[in-house]
Amino acid sequence: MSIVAKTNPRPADSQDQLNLGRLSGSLGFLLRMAQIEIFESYHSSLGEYGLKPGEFSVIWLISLTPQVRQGVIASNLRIKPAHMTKLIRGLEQRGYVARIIPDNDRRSVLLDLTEKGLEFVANHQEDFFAEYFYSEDGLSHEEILTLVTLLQKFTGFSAEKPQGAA
Amino acid sequence: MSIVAKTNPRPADSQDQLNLGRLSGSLGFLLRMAQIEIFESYHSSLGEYGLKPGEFSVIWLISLTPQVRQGVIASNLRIKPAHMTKLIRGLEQRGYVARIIPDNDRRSVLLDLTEKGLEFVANHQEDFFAEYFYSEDGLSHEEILTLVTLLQKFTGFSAEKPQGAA
DNA sequence: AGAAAAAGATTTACAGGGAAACAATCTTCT
DNA sequence: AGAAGATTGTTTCCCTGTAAATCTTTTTCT
Repeated sequence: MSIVAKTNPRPADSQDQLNLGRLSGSLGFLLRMAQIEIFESYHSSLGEYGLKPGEFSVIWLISLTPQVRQGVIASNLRIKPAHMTKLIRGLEQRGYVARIIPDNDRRSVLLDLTEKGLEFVANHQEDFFAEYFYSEDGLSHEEILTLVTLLQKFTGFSAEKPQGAA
Repeated sequence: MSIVAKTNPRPADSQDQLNLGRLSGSLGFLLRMAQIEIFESYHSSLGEYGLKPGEFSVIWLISLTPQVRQGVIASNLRIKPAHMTKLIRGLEQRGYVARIIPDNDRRSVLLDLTEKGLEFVANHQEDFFAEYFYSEDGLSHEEILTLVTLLQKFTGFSAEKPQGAA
């Protein structure tokens, strides 16, 4: 608090930045802040495409594994089944994915990309992944790689092709 | 689940783990997965206290800076004003915080902890921060420190006491 | 085969959080 | 002093995501 006007008890520059104490070293808190940051930068540059990060992740996985079961995608992306139903329905209504009920097991739903879905992935994957990689927040490319590696280890997502169950 | 019946076309151990391709190197995706991870471990051990992470962060800040204005906390924690109103009301109704309308500026709302709030912070801060710090997910303590440091840099929250505006 | 249990997805009912409009108060300018 | 504009919170409405219950289909057990 440098200069304080006599009528204004709170100059808006002095108290605006609080001391967070130990909170600023809290992993959970920092993860949340980082996600907000990414989310904002995502929206400012990719919102126009009309697909949210979770939705893009889903069609991305379908492009890698066509005819994949909806529940398998849900568990891999940690999307709850109820939410998955709505998300897929939205993608279907907008014409990105097709739902297939196999004779094999008529409880399940297999997913495929439509032409529009395939096109979208082909045209925009670079944008989506580029958006995820870069930030203007002062991290060097090397630091970002370290960050990604640590997060992979923390979350159990290795970059390697996953092995079957033990 | 090691034995697979011959009639089952999808052993649930084979296709359950998908190849995520480039997605597993995406910062935004990994941040989301990490947050889900933390969130779950938080709930399993601290849910009983009845305060969610955001709520604890708020009363933590009030304990560090009594009589702080509600909007200042909101901007520091990146909580949207609308949500802040609800959050504070909840804390007030449960008896953790007291709202004060200063004669000074009757638009604003200053926040203080009640006795119950002070007690809660005193009794449970170790649990909350411990929960945030440690993980059973295979990261060494040193790796967690690196992760925290990188996230601080990424989000702009340094551990240092913040300086006033430039 | 037929009953019981399990698996997969959906529906419903609700909490969390956000954008935009609104209300109240304060500041500034004439 | 009084009007115009800025600031601070709140309210309203909506959208995302979750939990719990339900429905359908498949598997298992006798």
